[in-house]
Amino acid sequence: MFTTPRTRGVRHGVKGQARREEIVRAAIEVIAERGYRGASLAAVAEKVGLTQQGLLHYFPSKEDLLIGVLQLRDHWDAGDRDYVTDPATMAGLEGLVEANANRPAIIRTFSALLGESVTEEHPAADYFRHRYASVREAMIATLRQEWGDRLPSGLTPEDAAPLVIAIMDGLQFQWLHEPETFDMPAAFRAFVRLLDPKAVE
Amino acid sequence: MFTTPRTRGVRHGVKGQARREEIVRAAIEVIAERGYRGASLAAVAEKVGLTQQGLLHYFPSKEDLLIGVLQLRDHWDAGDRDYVTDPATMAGLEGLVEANANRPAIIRTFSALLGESVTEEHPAADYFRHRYASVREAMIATLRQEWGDRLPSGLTPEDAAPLVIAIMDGLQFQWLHEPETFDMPAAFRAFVRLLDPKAVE
DNA sequence: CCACCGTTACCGAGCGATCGGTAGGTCTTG
DNA sequence: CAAGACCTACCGATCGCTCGGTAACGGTGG
Repeated sequence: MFTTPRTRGVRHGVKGQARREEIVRAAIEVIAERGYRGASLAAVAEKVGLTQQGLLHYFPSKEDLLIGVLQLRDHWDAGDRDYVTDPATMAGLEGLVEANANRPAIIRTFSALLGESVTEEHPAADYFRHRYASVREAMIATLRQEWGDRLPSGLTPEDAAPLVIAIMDGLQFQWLHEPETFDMPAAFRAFVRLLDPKAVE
Repeated sequence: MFTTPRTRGVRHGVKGQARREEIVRAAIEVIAERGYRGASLAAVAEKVGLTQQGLLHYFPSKEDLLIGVLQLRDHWDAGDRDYVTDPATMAGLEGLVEANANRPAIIRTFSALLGESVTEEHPAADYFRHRYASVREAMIATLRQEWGDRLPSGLTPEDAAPLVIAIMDGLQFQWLHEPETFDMPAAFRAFVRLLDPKAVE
């Protein structure tokens, strides 16, 4: 799954690959708790029963570990979305938001990373810039497929796509701050109703 | 302006107050560059021509400095919004977003803080939770004043308020990642058009 | 089958830098 | 002359990372 399965000159076999993914999952958890800057390699290592130096064997630097985290997310995005109905439709998007509401750790991780990434020279800044570009593209296609060149409100898919993304990002922050009382899926459905008032039944 | 103008037992006079605000402004800049965790007291101190220990004279701990930053924002929110038309209307909100598009440093600071604040035990977590609560209240009042108990789309002000806030937060992240090409005010206006399609002229 | 050997998978020790914070001083100012 | 406004000196902790190992694993030739 990792495009370049080599670190520090050492190539990792299948077993090493599994270990790497285990480490990345631990890193995701630690970043959810402390953010990227606050996440120490030692804390990640401890979660998988390694010393910090042992971890460095798999990811030669902290930034490389972050890249691993980002790549794993890309991998998820690209492949297995069995847990959610096809997101390339509006109903699919609602399902995605609903699924997200059950994965607070991952959402927390990437919300924290998104926040950090606006600071200068953050190693994830490029990732999010490119991600926004590609996600907007995909969203435009989804909207066009759903409604054609004009949404019921009169907006073009190009106009609406950034709004859908902004809503999803923004709702996550409100939800993360009040996970028990804030109904993120319901709020998102309300937004979809905004996009197409006639769809109310 | 600061509710408790005493630190470490020392009370600060008017001159000290001015120095404190100067320090807070410097802190806002540094946080915009490195985030809260990445912001070092030494970096903030240097910006105002102090040593790190000299800064500690005004703010006895890093967290106290953060509180100062948060209080200054509250102070701004409460008072002088001469730079923007009354935000308690939809047109006012559009003006606010436009104004924000001209203050990248502050927006960057608070977007970074918002992101960090979703991590565990972050000192700004409570601030954002309470802020969301009060901002939502204010937004509900604004929406109700503008449209009454039902928006043109059929949504209640209670349903729509979190969406407006999410849009504002979410658009900021997209804008911060592409300040030159992403037209945040235009995107927000598109959203307002979503809220009231008839208002298109 | 087994001896050999390179690769993989780690760990102990430690380094230099930086961090937030303390203790205690000196100069200045009202 | 007290209090405010600093600074020097320092501390313990933590950070990412390097160096230099050792031990297990796995393919390969005899």
